[in-house]
Amino acid sequence: MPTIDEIAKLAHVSPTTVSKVLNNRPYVSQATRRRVEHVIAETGFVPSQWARLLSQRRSYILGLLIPYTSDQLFADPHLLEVMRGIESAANRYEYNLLLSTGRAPVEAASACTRLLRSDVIDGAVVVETQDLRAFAETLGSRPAPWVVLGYAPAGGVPAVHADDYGGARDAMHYLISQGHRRIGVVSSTPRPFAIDERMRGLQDAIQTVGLTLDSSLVVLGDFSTASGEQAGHTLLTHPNPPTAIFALNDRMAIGVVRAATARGLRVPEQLSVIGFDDIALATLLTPQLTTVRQPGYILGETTAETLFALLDPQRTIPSPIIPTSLIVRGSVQPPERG
Amino acid sequence: MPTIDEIAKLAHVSPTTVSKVLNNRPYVSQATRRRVEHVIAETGFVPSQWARLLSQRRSYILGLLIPYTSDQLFADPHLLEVMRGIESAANRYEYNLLLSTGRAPVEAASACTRLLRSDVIDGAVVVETQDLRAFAETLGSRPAPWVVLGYAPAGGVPAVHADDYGGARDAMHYLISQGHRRIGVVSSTPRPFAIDERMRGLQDAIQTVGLTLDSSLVVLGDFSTASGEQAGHTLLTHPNPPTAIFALNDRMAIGVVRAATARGLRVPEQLSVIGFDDIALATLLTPQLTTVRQPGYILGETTAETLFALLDPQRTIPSPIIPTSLIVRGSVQPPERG
DNA sequence: CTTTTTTAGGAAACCGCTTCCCTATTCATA
DNA sequence: TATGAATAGGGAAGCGGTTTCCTAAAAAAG
Repeated sequence: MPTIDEIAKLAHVSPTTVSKVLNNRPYVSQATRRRVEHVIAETGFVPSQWARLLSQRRSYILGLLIPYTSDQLFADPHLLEVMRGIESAANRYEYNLLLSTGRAPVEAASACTRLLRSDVIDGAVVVETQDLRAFAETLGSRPAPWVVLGYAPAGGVPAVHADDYGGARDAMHYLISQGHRRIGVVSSTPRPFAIDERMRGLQDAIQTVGLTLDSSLVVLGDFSTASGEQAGHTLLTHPNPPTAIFALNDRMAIGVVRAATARGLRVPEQLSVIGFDDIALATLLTPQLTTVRQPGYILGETTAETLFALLDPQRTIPSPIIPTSLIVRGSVQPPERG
Repeated sequence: MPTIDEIAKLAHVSPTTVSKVLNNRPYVSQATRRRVEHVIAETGFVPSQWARLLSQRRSYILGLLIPYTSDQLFADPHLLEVMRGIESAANRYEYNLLLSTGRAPVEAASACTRLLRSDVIDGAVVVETQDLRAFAETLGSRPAPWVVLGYAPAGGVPAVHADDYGGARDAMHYLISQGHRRIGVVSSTPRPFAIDERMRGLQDAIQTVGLTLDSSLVVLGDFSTASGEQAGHTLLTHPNPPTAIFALNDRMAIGVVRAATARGLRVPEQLSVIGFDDIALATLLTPQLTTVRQPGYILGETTAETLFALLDPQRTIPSPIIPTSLIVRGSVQPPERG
């Protein structure tokens, strides 16, 4: 690969002039410009990014820091949908995406820190984790700008997230309005902030109708379908089982449906199930899953837009809370008399 | 962010010595090393990657060039599985992944070319496309090493792909062994090399039993579930409809099942369906989909390993053809008499 | 026709780090 | 104790661009 100096020599000009041509700057005559462009085309010269960035201080690379193992990441349709949104926005701004997942879960944070403090990326979208607060503190002075996808650990860091509280509240209201009174909940541990919010939302919904959440009907999973299935079995063997189950994400909801089916219960006739996220799979099941839609694509897009607003203060920061909506399909109906 | 010179000044040494400390090189006394390390920790100094790479000529970044729009990419579970494999291998070698999808489909190739000729990435995995041959030619001299995921357009470029021919042949053999004689095929257009191979495989299977493929039973889709559904309707309205349908990927197979269900046909009793890929969704349907397993994760891993072998000639290049296997589940059974 | 402004182009410093090469010690060996 | 080798450390030249500043010629203004 030739260097700018060689191009300069071939075109009988100085490197300065070649640089001007490369960057479309004025004070180069038509003739000279054409000559230089010709040599560039001839040799297939592509200027070194590293060298260019060393002086320009912009890499046009965005970090996407996901403190999960790649297995976890690719198993989560919602997160993939978010990535799609981010990728799409990045493309719009001619940015490339550098994917950084955790090698080992432990190392993840330190790898992210390194990247954010280095100058490889211009900024980053960081997916919320447990120890985001500790993470924020280790960042120290003057890291690249970053935006949290989820809930911010502390003031000062912008964050974008869905209206988890409202979504869960609406879902619960819906179940109650359908006549359900014994409602099981599949929550999760470890418990990201979003799950806290959903719990808060559904509890508030219950309390406004004067009921209270039976804590023996709250079971914990880990977001996976398998854990949802297990949770389903646990709830359905309860001495006084629920007539409806609210799983705090769709994958676990699917697990619950499977558990019910395995036990010979029909959904929604004998058990209503409602999820959260609205992943594509939700429409492919029979019955189709009633769920709370959390628009991953828009979430990702908005997060990226927020980051770009940070990079270029002329742009306006979008609103950080993405509305959710209840999607009524076929997995909920009023309970059978009993 | 401090520079190496400031660190040097603070530690009362030369930049050279700081560099030695940073890179764990010898010829630095314990005392000096400790002093420098202390200053580094104190200031939170992280060396500039750009500058470092400018002299070292390695970025530890791998390009993943996917000439699809991000929508297409994230809609394809098989490709995501491949990505998971690549990402996992990259992590093992402490490489980061730079994702480059096409902004507009047309631009894709040129963006890839730019990236491959620039020095941002050390190498790239390029997903096969239609015009890969043209692409290879525009690359010109001395691009970064690259590996094709799919079939190589020309000699010299290493490529990794599944045994599409054998997989399709086995699937067809299986249908025939179950007694099917009228077999519909959902192929695709545009037609990547892999699809050609699958067509070749299934045709050979038919010919070995002395039959021939009825070309009126070959319908084209575009890999999406929707196109599969449409193809299913087309085939099932055929005056002499098939008893089994071989869809050349799982998403289209799912579409076929849907079309059949919509027309009141039961799968597999009245129509057998077989797919290709074995995506996760295949087990979640009822009936579970019989299909040809193409191990995406291993495919991705192997592709990445091939690239690393190119980057470091000491490593051995893995075998480029990944075996497929027939996964018998519930969507195929012998045809009904009559 | 002179003076000022604009245009075209180049020399050299710089971005931040690595590396080659040189010097001064210190240590092991004869 | 003299000699050679190994160790510790630093100066300066890159890496491949961009940018600042400068000069000379051409164009515009007086």
